[in-house]
Amino acid sequence: MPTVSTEDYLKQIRKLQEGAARVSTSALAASLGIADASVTAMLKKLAGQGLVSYQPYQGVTLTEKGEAFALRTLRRHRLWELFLVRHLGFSWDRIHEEAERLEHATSEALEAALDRALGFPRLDPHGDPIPSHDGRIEECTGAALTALPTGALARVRRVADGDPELLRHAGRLGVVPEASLEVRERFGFDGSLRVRVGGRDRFLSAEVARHVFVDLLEARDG
Amino acid sequence: MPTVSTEDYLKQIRKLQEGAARVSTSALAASLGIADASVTAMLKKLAGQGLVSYQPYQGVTLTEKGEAFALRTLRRHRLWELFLVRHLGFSWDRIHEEAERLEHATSEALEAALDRALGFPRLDPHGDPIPSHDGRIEECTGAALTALPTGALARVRRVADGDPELLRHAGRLGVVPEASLEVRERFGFDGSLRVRVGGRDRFLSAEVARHVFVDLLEARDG
DNA sequence: GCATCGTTTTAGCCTTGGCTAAAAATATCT
DNA sequence: AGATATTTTTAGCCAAGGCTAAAACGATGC
Repeated sequence: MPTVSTEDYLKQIRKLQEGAARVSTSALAASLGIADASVTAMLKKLAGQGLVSYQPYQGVTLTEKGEAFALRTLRRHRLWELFLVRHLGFSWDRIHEEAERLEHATSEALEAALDRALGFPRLDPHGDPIPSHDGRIEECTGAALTALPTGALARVRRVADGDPELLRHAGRLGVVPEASLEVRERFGFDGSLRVRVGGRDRFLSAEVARHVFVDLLEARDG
Repeated sequence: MPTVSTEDYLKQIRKLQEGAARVSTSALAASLGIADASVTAMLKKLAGQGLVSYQPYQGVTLTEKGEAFALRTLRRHRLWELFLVRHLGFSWDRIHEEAERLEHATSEALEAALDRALGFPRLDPHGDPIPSHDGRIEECTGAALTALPTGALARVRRVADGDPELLRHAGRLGVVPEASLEVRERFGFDGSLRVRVGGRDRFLSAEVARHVFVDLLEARDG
């Protein structure tokens, strides 16, 4: 069985691997908040267990086995996030750190029980896809809100997980998955937006908009 | 914050302390499945943190601080056990090992959310009392089923947590907390019983009966 | 009161997963 | 290409929690 550290490394490597083919030691170290040298040592161990393929000075990639473990952890994480919101009354900005601990304390049986209790969900509260039990995961579709033209109608699909402050803020504005919105005005100088959402006009900074992904419903030029 | 090991040690010391004033190194080691020498080393550490009072060769006792941590862990354990049964469809013989992991991954906020979702319960699925948030715990009352005279009517209060096989067996027979039963016949040679429970006559070995505690409703001699 | 026996501690070692500082490899700039 | 800058690895260290084998302690029997 993988240790907590192992699960964290694999999950993080997978995350960084999206986009880049190989993950550098320093990028991984920075994102885990661990010294570069410690990461080098750990990568050798993971390589020895066949979880990553590691070439000194060339970064790492997950092996199939490593990817399976990474997805298993991610699945447990996202099931817990949804469970905390639906069944335990947590707000979506506080679930990440809870899930971060619970994911490592979850047996196969518990994972299955969560899945069942939630009705075999496909998305977590941030709109991120929950990997299936057999390690399949949907692509994150959706356009960045920043890319929408004025007048566009769209449905929020995903608010990128990350800063709790940002999530709390977006939540208060009604910018949550499934919400419909319309781009009312774009401010070129700083990339911020005015949008119509939940019957109200709201201002979104570029910082916020960058984390919001939407499905375009109608692109009506204004 | 205490580590997983620390929580396990404190919980176990508290358990062994019921009855005996001081807990010996070897008793603790045996019940934790850890070598005596390792336990000695750990006790010194715990003493250094003010969690136990430890006199070489004289065993340990929990300090008030240590007791508080032990009860906190026990509270989380029992809240999880009940939650797993009530909200996740687990049967009571499989919850111990799950709770054993989850208790260490539970924040203050999660503990409170579980408590609320369960309606501030006082007993876990085995009938054991759940410590309150401020560290109070009810005495385990109830007479051993083995001590009941023939003809006695009683209500099951508690089935001692332990062997999953025993729990599964008791559960199948309907010997669960809140169940009413009547002692029909006692077999002196091996201490086993015939009882009426759930409209049926059941045979309970002494081994099972020893783990069942009841409130006496009526002692009618037969 | 001394020898013996069981319990407990000490001594020395291991693995995991961290750290810093220094050395080596790769990348970049002119 | 050569010097310099950046990245990565190596070397050596630490704390937590385990282990075994040997020594010390405390209790018991005679």
